Amino acid sequence: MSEYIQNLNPTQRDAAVNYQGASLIIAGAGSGKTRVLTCRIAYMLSQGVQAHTVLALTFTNKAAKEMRERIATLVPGGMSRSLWMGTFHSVFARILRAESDKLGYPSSFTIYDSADAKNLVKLAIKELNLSDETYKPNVVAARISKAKNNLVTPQAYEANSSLQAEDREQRIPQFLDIYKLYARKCRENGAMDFDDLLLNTNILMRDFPEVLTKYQNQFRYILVDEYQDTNFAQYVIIRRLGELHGNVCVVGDDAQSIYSFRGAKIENILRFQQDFPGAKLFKLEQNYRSTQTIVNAANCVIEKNQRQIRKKSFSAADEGDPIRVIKAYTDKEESALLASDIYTTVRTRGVQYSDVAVLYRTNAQSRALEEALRSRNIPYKIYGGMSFYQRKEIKDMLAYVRLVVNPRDDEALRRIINTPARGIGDVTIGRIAGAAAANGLSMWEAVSRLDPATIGLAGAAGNKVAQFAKMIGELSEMRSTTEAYTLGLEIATRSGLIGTYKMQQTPESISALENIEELLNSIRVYTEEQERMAADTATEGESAPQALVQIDEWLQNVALLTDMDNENPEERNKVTLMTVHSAKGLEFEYVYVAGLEENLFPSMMSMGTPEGLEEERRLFYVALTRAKRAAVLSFAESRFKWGEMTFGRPSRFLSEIDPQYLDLQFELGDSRDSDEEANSAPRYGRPGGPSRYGRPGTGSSQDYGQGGYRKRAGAPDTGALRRTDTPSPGARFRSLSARGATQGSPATGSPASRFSAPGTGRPAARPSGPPAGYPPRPIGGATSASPHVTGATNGSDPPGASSSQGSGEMAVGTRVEHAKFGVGEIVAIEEWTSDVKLTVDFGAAGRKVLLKKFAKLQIL
DNA sequence: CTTTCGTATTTTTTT
DNA sequence: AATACGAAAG
Ligand SMILES: Nc1ncnc2c1ncn2[C@@H]1O[C@H](COP(=O)(O)OP(=O)(O)OP(=O)(O)O)[C@@H](O)[C@H]1O
Repeated sequence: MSEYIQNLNPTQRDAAVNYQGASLIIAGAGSGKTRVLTCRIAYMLSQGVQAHTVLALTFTNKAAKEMRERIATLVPGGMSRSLWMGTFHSVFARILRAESDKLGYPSSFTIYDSADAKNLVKLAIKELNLSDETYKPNVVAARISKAKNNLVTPQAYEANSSLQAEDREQRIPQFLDIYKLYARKCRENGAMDFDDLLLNTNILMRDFPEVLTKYQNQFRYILVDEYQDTNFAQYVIIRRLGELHGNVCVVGDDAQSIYSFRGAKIENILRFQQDFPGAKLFKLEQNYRSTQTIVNAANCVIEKNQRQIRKKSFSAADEGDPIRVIKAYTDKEESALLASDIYTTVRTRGVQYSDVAVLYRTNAQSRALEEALRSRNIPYKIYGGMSFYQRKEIKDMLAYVRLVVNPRDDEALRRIINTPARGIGDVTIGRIAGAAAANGLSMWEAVSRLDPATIGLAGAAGNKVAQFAKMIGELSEMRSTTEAYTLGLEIATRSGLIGTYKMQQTPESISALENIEELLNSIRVYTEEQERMAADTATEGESAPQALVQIDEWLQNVALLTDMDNENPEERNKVTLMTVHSAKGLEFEYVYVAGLEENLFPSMMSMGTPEGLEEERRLFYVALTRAKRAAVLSFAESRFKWGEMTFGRPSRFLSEIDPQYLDLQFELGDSRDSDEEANSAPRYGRPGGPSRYGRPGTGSSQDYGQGGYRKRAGAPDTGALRRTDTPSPGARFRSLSARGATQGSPATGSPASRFSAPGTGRPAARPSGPPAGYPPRPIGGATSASPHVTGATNGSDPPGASSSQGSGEMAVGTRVEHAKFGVGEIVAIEEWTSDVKLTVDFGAAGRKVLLKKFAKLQIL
């Protein structure tokens, strides 16, 4: 028997080796669930199971990539390469592209992210002449998302009177109209949003039995990690694909279900044994990750939840250090204390920075931490928040590519027709949209095919539009003959994006330029990888025709990537900063959890309901159990929020840990608000409330979907928050900002398993297109090689607002402090049109060129 | 049509 | 604090 199987404990081994039939592996954190899944796949391959018949779904692309790499080391040859492995979204996006003609989509359909979706909702609301006060785009988008996650199409929605009654009750009676229009627009644009990927997969499998059969036969073995966080749409996909052979293995931990805000249902894992009768149940009880202290402390916390499957969980590792709790007066002090502590830990414990993570509840908390780390020259990397792909310049650039690839993508056109400013305003855009609608064309088709005069685009505006159309047209024609990177560079230049950013010479524009270069670089890396893989497979067979890697292919891969999926070589040995949500499934030697305050963690938004609070508790459980050797918890008594100082008290979760596991140098105050006693002893299980998880023993739950929700007052909506950042070469992903969907509305009720057929929109444009390159490769690490950037040079002087505040005292050698980069020394000064360009050496943060006007430097 | 300035609003969490 | 949006000036 292979070594990797030998290394498993008996239960784990059982779970790995018995790969026929259905299996449910349910176990606490760190018990080796993911490892079992990995070994199981490797074992299957070693027993002769064909890799391409295995479908393994993970929670993130990164997890998939790591699992694939691990398997590659366990089995011979390139077998692991043919595994179908990825997130639900990326795997089914690939399948949808292959089958797109059946649903009337082009195979190169665009994938809209949440921001694109929100814009489209906004547009739909506007076109229906509804007020965006009543119909808040965020709320509407969240409700649409919820409907889709429950497989409720607009048609099904229309047939469902209780949903519509809910809308009326919430004073959004015309919600359905928006939903319909939104869906129509997506279809006309040849685009799917995240939720459509799952919804349309379901429609495909429901309406095309032969397609369903094909995939049922192809995927003889299905494995799902983190099953407790699947939503209804994902659940139905698994049930359908697995019902023929029942070789379905799911892995999860109900105590780690933390994504209910996007429709995840713990019930999915609880009813697995009913869905797949005879499923073998494996319970893993030993935690191999953490010290006894951490495991025991985490158990204390999770015990407080009423609704759960009770599980044993013990650690045979050392007792380990007690969990330290750090108190600070302000968020700034908290960050400073953590930064010093990290520094000391790394120094004295002989560990790497990369063994350390700081976790927090909200992205907004990262800022203070960043500043503290930076000023101490502690290297860090930050995930989530405003990721690379959400930055304006990147989204603009991607919109150009999207339009070139998919001429029906009106959303992309609207985004960039006047970016950079070319004198095409709202009025003109409105006329184009009108003409497009009147002729049943997309907006780009309208501007490129219709006579400008007939649609009222005479004069200056008409010329500008014609010029724009010509540019896109030419780029579009180059597509089939031009290699992806070259075309990307061409797009970046001819669109004028590079030129305008070059012209501006502000820190922001420099940063934007770097990001665009980085994006172009990722095209190159992707291209090279594809070519290498093509060459690999070609050596076995005959000479492969040197296929041109088109930009289409890259675009399709990029749409579902997040910053976590990029392994940048420069990002090694850095402290990790991320939200607790993003940390699920990861592990670190030392974990710091910051901001353990009432109303922050647990979040204010979630405390209204027992369910919400229990989810926060699970989230805290996840946070604690990321730590292998030690955890440190911190809170601040005051914190800036919306530019205002707010005061908080220590989180109730701190007092839920048995003090024997804590190293507490002070009295832990009461978490309760004086007038809030009732909240500290929430009553569970409302009268008639059907939703209660199976008690220990029964392991089942009757209900899912329906009921159990209470309306909450003041459902919040959210908006986007963005922070511009200054350039810092090498550090690809900058901070941040939070952005988010929200719930707000009560549940959409029954996840009707019958849902209606998609309406047919415009016929598919171009049913060509290769299946997306697979396995999906994340874009590679950026080297410092800067793509040569052509474009307008800054001959002309930018209209300079006058500058120079507090002139004088700066000279070469002056020590200054920057809000982000910390302390540095000026090494060069240069006149720059109306301002002064400073080169400052910030030590670890690097050497930066800053404009005095913007840099807000403090002279020390 | 663009830029600029003032005001209102925002923060959970993410594929 | 930072952003997005709308109004008014250029
Ligand atoms: N039998 C074993 N022997 C030694 N180490 C093990 C064993 N099983 C698991 N581990 C280690 O325990 C750690 C946790 O494993 P893994 O990530 O698979 O757990 P998990 O159950 O998926 O955790 P989580 O639910 O928190 O994501 C890993 O570092 C893994 O290498």
